[in-house]
Amino acid sequence: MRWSQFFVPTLRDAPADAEAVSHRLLIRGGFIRQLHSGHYTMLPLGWRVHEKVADIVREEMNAIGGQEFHFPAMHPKSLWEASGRWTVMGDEMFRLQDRSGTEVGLAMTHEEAFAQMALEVNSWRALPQIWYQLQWKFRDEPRPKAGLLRVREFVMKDAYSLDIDEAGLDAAFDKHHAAYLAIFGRLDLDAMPVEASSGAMGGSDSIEFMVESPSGEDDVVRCPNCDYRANVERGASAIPAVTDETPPAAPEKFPTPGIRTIAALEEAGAPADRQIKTMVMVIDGAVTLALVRGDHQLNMQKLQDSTGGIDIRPATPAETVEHLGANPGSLGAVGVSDEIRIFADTALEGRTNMTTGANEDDFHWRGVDIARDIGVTEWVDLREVTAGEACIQCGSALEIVRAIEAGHIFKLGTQYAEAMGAHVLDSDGEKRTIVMGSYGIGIGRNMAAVAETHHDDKGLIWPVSVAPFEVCITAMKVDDEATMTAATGLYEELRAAGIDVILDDRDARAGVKFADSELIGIPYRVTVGPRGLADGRVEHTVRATMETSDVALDAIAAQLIAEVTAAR
RNA sequence: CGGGCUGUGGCGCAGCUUGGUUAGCGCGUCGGUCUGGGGGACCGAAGGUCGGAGGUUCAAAUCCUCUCAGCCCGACCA
Repeated sequence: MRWSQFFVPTLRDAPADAEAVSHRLLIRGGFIRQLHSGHYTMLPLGWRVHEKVADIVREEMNAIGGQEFHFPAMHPKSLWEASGRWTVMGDEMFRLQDRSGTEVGLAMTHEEAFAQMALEVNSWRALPQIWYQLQWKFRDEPRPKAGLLRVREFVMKDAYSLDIDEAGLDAAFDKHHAAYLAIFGRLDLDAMPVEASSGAMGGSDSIEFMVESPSGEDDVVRCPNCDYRANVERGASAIPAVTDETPPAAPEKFPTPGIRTIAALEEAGAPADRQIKTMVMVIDGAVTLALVRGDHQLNMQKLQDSTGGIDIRPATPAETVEHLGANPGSLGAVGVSDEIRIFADTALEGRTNMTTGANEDDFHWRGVDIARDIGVTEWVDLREVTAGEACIQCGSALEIVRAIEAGHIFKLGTQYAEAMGAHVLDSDGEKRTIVMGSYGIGIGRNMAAVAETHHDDKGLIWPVSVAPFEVCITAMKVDDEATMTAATGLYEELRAAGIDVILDDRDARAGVKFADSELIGIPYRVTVGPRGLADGRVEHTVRATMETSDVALDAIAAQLIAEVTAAR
């Protein structure tokens, strides 16, 4: 490719509304442009990177025996009704009607479609299978952000494993785990596998692959001394036990005028770790209480996972007053109606002589023995881990880091196969439901994750594996015959050797050409100009280090071919 | 959906508080001359319904109302 004919609209300044590094650099470098919030155009440069990422994913999927499909993106309502997710997905799913009024949805993921295809697998002899596709996914995200990191339409590689039993699923899961590490290795992404929640997809043994980045949207609990890693929506920590004093025979109500917060109550003499924080939530329409220790934070995802709820939100002030009789600040779970379910965090288990709201404005209870005074429906893990708490494996102080979810694998079990009726006969002639796993990687998001972690103040620094071009030949003087003869000759030689090379033949000043090649992050640059050619030399620059060295013109091609090939 | 903010040539911004003739500046773009190894200089040029609609006024980028879009922070996900 000759730069003079290649469409690369680079910008000197990034748009003011782009904040994430990858967003700014991908826009500035002419890789992407926004068409609409959450919808990006891939320009030629961006699409080259995107497709290189996609090809790496393909190669690693094929390496574990994956077979590539291509499913439709538009699905009939009935398919999603069969699994119950037509309702579950709520506003997240784009829906429309065709001209005859038939309701259809744009697929957010393809469990149903693949499970339906599995109807045609009839014998145990056909199993196991690993099926995958690279397909556009549509999600009506409430809030697209950070360029390619969170968008409403994106290419995802989604894979599904089909097995006869759990042992088969475990093996498929492990294969994917290994394949994902191979993929991230080739993308030069330091992706850590972490325990996670499987969310709306359903399933178990959920593992997310997380890339540490300030532009990430997840918080990961990480132990600096052992291998414990978990998403905060799943992570646990060890906390010191609290010794309680013997409580009175019955809780005592006492006036607390004007006291509305844990902190205020603490000043009034009740340490936060001796308080019960009562959160009023509405889960699938039912008012529910979530209890955590006063100094602890409720994690909503944990509450959702442990209650099995789908739609979950804090109660409105009106709902709170209606069901508990008091306003936030004086709420508690002592003596509430049996109708209201109470989920209590395990850190509260066995605690006594606690202080909590009395469901009467300006009054609290003290001397509360949870086992005696509160009708806990279920003890569950609701507490969000905070930095510095002890690792449950080794006791070291945990850290919490921001991270991008680059991939996610989890075991679906028989849920979708059951819903679609995907069965096989085993070797004994018994009907068995196919056991499935689901494995996703967002291509554009990974491209952004690489950008997010591979840049300097000059611009991007693509790994050779996904660089839009592997080599940039910068011709210093386009009207100098010797320069152009040498540059073009090298260009043709590299092309013939299968190197992705771009020849910067623009009639522009040196500074412009250098700056552009650094901005778009081509790993190797060869500077060809009259100055060096005078004694048969060109300059070789490595983008990552900016190390520059003189190389003989007749040796440069071989050197580059060797370097690029080794780095691919 | 709740909270905060922003819409003025391709990009970055000023002008708006206190309405007033041809709406400015930098970068970029086009033509030209000189240049030519780190975003060069000079001359000339193109390019704007001031997000949209309505209103107030002799007069609106500027004031008022509504609306649309985008960004950031929270609840969701590859």
